[in-house]
Amino acid sequence: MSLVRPEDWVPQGIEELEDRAWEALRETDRSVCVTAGAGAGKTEFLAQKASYLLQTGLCPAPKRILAISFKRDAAETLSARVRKRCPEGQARRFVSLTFDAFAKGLVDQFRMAVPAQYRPPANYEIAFPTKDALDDFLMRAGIHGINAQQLVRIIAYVRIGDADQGIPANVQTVFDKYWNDQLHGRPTAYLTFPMINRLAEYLVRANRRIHAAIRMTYPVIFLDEFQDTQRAQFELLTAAFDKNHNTFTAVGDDKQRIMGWAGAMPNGFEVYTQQFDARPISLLLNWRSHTDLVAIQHIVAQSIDPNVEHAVARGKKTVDGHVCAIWDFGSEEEEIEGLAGWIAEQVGDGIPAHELAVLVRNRPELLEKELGPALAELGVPLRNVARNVGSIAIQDLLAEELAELLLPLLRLGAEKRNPAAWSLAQEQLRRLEAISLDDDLGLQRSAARTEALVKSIRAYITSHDPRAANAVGAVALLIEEIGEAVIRRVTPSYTRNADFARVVEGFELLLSECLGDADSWSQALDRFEGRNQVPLMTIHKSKGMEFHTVVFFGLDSNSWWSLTPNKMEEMNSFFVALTRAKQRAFFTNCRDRGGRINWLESLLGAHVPRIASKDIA
DNA sequence: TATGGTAAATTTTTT
DNA sequence: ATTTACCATA
Repeated sequence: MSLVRPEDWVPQGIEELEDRAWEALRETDRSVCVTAGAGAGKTEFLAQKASYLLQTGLCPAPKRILAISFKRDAAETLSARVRKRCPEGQARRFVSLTFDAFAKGLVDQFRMAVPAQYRPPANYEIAFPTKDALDDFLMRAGIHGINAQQLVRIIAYVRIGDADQGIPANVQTVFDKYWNDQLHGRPTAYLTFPMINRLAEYLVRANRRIHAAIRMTYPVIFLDEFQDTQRAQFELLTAAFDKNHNTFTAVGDDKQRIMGWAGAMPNGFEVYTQQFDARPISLLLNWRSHTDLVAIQHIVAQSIDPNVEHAVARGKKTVDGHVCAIWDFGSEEEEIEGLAGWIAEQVGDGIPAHELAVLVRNRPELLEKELGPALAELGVPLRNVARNVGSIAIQDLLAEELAELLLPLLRLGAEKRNPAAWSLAQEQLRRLEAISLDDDLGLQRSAARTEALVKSIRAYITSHDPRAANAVGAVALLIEEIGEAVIRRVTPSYTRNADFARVVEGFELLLSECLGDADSWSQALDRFEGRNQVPLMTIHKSKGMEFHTVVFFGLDSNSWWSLTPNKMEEMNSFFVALTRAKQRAFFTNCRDRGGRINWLESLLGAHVPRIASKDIA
């Protein structure tokens, strides 16, 4: 494979890279800590830097780039982006994993190097203990004086086999008792991800051979969303890598740090820059929002960080009238009716319902119960993306490998011509059979396979009306023809029967629901994917997403009791909600529900008018 | 069984 | 800030 000289390299598949991004991309001798505000194109920047390092040979074979994300979909998106930008042989050296997958990989590979007391058997399983399970353990072990929450902290923070950490004897005892219980208390050994993290940290810290191997394999490490890193995760990184052998490219935004309550470090940015002697670089462009919206976002950004630079808007404004406002309602009924009416009107004006998001701070199911029927009456479906179908949430189901495999095939079965679905289906089948792009024979075989599959499912769909009862049949047909064993072999998380069954059940349930009120299979698949439905979700879930218009429901002191000037994290939440919008962001306030948040309104000042409910249309 | 008082949870991911 | 869960008491 021929290499490009660094000075000749140009960005792949995009028009422009801002100057600051070029700086951060070309910095390869030293770590960088890139502040990428909302809409800055974080993922694209990382994909471009990966392409640069791989295509120029600055990261030469067989060395690899390790990219670490928090969520599976983020890791997958990044990996897909690099696959699109680089030849296959180079893209293979871009390893994009979640923190947990990275740690588990180390443990599975080097399990035998763990001291016997903490060594899991090869057939261990993953546990997600509930509070009840932890309480139960404390009771059985006769441990008093600490609660489940404290136990969780101990499991996450005590380092295995590190006398220097200075753990009090009683804490060490609790730690060891818990490990013993998890490993030997039942016929199967169970590990939690915090335990796997501790094992991985031990392996890279205490074993010179493993440490050297990992350090050499990955000279370059990318870290997505550094502001969400937890202490234990950071400890794993510092144990595995150091600034003499490895360069980090950490990307994130402290202003969007909303996971502190779940254990994210309060000062990730500082810790990174210091530990890895990283050069701080802030990206300036905002590709998502237009100038007027960015100006308002800047006011909030400044209140979070007084030194923040003003972002430069690259989004084009396509709407007239207010781009940001607080809507005043009297009663809660009025609020629901007013919001539903406004949304229906927007949909009538041609804005797709899935581009109009409703965000809440918490408990989306409460609003779903009220707003759902009101919208349904006006012919607009509302989708609470956190709603469970069976025992999986809709949004998680859509990100599952099974959904990515079955949906394009169902599309091809239901629609005459769909080149996009065809290439997705092909890609999925290539993945299943581990066929590489330069294996011509394999490619031919897999194309024939796809053809045959599409024929079967098309026959099923033409002979079965779009009715709820036919969902199970269609799913069963596809799984049967592709081969359940094959599907489960390539997706590690489908190894356990219960885990696979849960995804299949969720898929069948959602599909039958969508078929239930659809005129055609094609329309049902649109419903399945959320097309033309108003998405409803918490701010936390909306992180990383963008919509034409965002309506935040409940900007009042009742719904948002903790939004006070001193609670930075809540201000960050507000900022995240505000920055999801490409065109417009509105906030509802309701007199009967709770008081106004006066300090926030005076901060936003004249830029964000209050509008009485009767004037909203 | 009803009531009253107090503490805890609320926002989430992970093979 | 409000809801829910849990415990003690009548």
